[in-house]
Amino acid sequence: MALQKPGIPKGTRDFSPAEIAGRELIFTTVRKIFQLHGYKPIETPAMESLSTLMGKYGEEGDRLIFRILNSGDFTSKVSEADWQQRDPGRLSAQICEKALRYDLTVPFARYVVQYQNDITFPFKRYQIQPVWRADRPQKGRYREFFQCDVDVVGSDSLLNEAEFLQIIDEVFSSLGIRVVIKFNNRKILAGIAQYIGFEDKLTDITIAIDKIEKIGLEKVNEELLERGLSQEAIGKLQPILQLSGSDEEKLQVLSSLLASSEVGMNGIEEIREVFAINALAPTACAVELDLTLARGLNYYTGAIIEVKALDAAMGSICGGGRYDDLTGIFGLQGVSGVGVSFGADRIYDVMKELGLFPQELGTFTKVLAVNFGQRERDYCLALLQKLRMRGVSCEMYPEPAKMKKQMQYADKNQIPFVVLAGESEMNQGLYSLKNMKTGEQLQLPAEELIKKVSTHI
RNA sequence: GUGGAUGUAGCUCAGUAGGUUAGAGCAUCAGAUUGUGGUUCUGAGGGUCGGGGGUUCGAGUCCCCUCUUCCACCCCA
Repeated sequence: MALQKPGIPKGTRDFSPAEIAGRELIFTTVRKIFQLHGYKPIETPAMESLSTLMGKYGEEGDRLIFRILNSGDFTSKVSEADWQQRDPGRLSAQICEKALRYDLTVPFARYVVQYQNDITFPFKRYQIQPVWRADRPQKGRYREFFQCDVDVVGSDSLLNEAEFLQIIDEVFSSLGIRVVIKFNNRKILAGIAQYIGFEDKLTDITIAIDKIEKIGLEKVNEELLERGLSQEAIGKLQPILQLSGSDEEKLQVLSSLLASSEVGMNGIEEIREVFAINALAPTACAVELDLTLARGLNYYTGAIIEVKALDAAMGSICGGGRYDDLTGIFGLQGVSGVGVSFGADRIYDVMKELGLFPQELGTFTKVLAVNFGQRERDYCLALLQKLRMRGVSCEMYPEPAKMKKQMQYADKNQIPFVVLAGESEMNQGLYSLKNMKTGEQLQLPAEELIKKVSTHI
């Protein structure tokens, strides 16, 4: 076989032990907090039926779904005419039955509908698994990445929205990341579209609003014109685009402008209520109303949430919202869901950049026993056995190699303690314990050594 | 999907107007030092110059294609 250059697909990564340690810290943190709020774990397969995924994420999303080619002779089912037509959408639907999941929310909706008779509603679940997107990789953008989703389905209560603000706050403060939570409501955006008389242009309007900070008011107006809005509608939009002041001031202006729009007023009410609940036990991080927060997956219908790190240039590290009709697509009507998704990989990148990972993360083994030969080795093996029974990670260097080599092994692996036992220790029934950080070394009997090592951890 | 940059040893990079056997630091391994690491000294291994094609007597260096990584747009975690 020809020599192959080792490598992995674009946008994917290998993780070293130290990186795993950092990721585990993130996973265990979110898992603990999710469980503290009563959420239960589920998992779903890496692949779903292509039809489950298609059409749920908008046109752009469909393009970014990784398809899985059917096994066997996938060509046989395609008609000659379809081959000739070369329509990618039509063809792929015929030769790909499966696809890698694009997010965790849609598979969750599928799960809820599929097991609706076994589920007690409201159903609170969390799910920590990788997802795949055929996007062009960039900083903080991968083709394989982990999402940590928490959702509740079967409850319309705005208490849920408020709870997610709490969860977000708890996660990021435990991790030591300073963040701001941006909050908005799709219903307000719908109200705005209604108010200016272009309900069908909701997407164009939201995209424009989203861009205002980036390209400025004038360019946004130009773009709106290009997208087919009338001059009059753009005029009516101006006070909204130029909204300023506190959240309450913004809401006041909006409620006078949108007075005639039922959805709009509804959205304003919802935001007020969530803010009111949040005020009972305010989050440490800022929560701000942000009308420019217009993006969000197609299926969001109410609240939209996005979290940004204050001290690092990174896209959103957590996002979510309410979706009223996602299970409806799979045949279960009248079940509303809300949830957020933490982007583990982006959170990792932010923490790395900010140096937020504790130094000890690189430590796996706590004690290394130096191997001086068979008799000494066996003498130490008994001690290691006892250490493990006390939950102390320890290992014996497998070869009677040179001392320097064994010490280097301990050093490189950030092992904090080394046990040495040779002729003199064995004669006294003792072990020498060396603290690699301080260099301090004492001779101790097994029990004392174990006590010393385990209290140190 | 659109536009722009990038690519030389495991890593960070040199490499002069195209001209013999492509260099450095760090890392790795070995020795100095057969019961003491992180410092030091000595030595060694390691490169089809991302891949393919072309121009040329001659290409790491110039041209084209492709891949990778990065940046912007789009979109998003």
